[in-house]
Amino acid sequence: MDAAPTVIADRISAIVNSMTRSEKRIARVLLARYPAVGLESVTEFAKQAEVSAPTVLRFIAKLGFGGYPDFRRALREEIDESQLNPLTKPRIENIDAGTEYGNELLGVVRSTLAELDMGLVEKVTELFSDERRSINILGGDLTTTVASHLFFHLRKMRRLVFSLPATIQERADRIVDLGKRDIVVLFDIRRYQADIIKTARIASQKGCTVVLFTDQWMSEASEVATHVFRARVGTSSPWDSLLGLNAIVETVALSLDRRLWSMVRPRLEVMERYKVDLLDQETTSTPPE
Amino acid sequence: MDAAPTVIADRISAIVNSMTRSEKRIARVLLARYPAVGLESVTEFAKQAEVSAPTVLRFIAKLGFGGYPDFRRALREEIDESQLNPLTKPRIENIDAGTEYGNELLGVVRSTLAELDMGLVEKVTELFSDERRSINILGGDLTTTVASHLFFHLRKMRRLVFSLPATIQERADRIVDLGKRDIVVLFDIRRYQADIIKTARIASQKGCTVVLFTDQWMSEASEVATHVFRARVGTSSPWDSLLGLNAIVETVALSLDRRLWSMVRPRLEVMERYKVDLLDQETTSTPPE
DNA sequence: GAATATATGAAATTTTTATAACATAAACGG
DNA sequence: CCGTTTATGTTATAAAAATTTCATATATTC
Repeated sequence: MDAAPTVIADRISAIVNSMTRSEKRIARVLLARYPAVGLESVTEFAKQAEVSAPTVLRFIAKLGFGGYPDFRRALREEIDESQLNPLTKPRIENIDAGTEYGNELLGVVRSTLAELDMGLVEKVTELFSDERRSINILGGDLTTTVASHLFFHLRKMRRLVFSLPATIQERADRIVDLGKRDIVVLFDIRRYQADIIKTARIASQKGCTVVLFTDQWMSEASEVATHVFRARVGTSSPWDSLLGLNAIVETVALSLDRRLWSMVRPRLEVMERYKVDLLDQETTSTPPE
Repeated sequence: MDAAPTVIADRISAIVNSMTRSEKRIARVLLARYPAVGLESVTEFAKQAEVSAPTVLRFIAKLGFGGYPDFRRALREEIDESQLNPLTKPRIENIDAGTEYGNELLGVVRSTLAELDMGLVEKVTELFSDERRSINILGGDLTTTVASHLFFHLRKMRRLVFSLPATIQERADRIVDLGKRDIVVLFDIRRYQADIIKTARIASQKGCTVVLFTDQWMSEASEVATHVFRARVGTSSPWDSLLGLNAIVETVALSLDRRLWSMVRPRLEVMERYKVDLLDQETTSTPPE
């Protein structure tokens, strides 16, 4: 009967939307510190979720447990099992009628990653690791969000990361200073943008290393690009999906993070400190009465 | 200070040779089913080790704990740390880790979509279809790119779509004008941002409809949100993945596109015409020789 | 092989925890 | 807005768990 080795957390996740206010609180606290909070006493659990103990009890009763001890026993069993096969649990996915498009999106990610050349990822990682080179990122109309995502990650890991302006005028002002040392990263998928292709040409002419993220049909910019990543973007809908591009970006970011970890970690810590300082200043800036 | 994250199991292993017969039994049972047995009651623990409860108590007292509850608390803390602290996440430095990570990303998308409540998508589509309501979008530090992605799509399909400013001051200026008619869309995943949670609270108080995109652990903003989408974000890497969130955004966008199709198509055509006009103007603006 | 020290367990006691019963508040449908 | 249903919290009670006490067993030393 209970063939599916359902993790309690998943069961909760699945029904969280049909929960009452307090129940959601309980679910949130439990999922956030799963499964540890569940192993505390009801009273403690309830306190953390800012509800009363009986509410927690009713919550776990709804999940089908015979009582709080029963619930804890189940959690302990999960811990036991997870020891034997860590994280390798097969996830049996529940198929919903409306997830046809979901399967398409999944397909976009799957084929993009399957076709992804890890050697290229390595090479670009190598390239991005060189902190003497500047990295200049530019996305198109639709892809600007993915470009920002890459920008965000690179920015956290190293210096000299910039985003090229979207307006032609400002961009021209910036391109003029680019040279052999500099890297230009472009995003261009169908409904290819002339200005991006031209930017690629100019950058290439000036000796920049050009990295292009495009779709399977490849923007014209690929003619001059040094490195080209291709993602699947097509779905049955009129809108292209950015999931594939995003997947590549995250893979590259992770690869870079692995390589630069020893430098990135201290950098992040310092950033964190500055952030706290900046926030502090904000609160103390009020003049005394 | 507590630089070494002393695992209790290791401490026990280290001194197992200087133990009495019963103590060794206890140690053996505990290590075999670590840490689950320790989370049962003393009586149960004792029974499994085939010793008496007081013997177990003396055992854990020798380990330096103030009592059995104290011991269990320590075990729970270990569970918390091992699962949630991003810095403790196992870092697999494998060469072929790229593919492995790809599978993880795929998993993020799959489980996000599997857990996606299509009824909720419907409801939010309905909500977004009402052109009398304004839509105000705000993302967090990391999620701002996904927020932009949603912004892009909604912008194409309807009027009254805005993005809320990132700076507190400007945002306050904007929030003051929001009311019952308005929709506030927020993105907040772990390392939850206080300013976003507060924005949610204020918006809710002002009678806005609040749509939240968060992770499986759910930002506190979920307490006041009208609709909550939850995505998977966790991977084995120290960085969270946005693919799940993106998948939800694209699904919502498509759903909206289907519903508003008859209005969206002409709108897009007009936009296209204006775009061409604007570009024309740009090229002809050069004064003749 | 006693005398002593140490380890262990059974039973009693104290404390904590889980739950039931009731009261109040919030949400809902007309 | 009303009455009704549902959700939540408070208080009281039962159950259980943890701990202490003390008796008994086992090992250790001379």
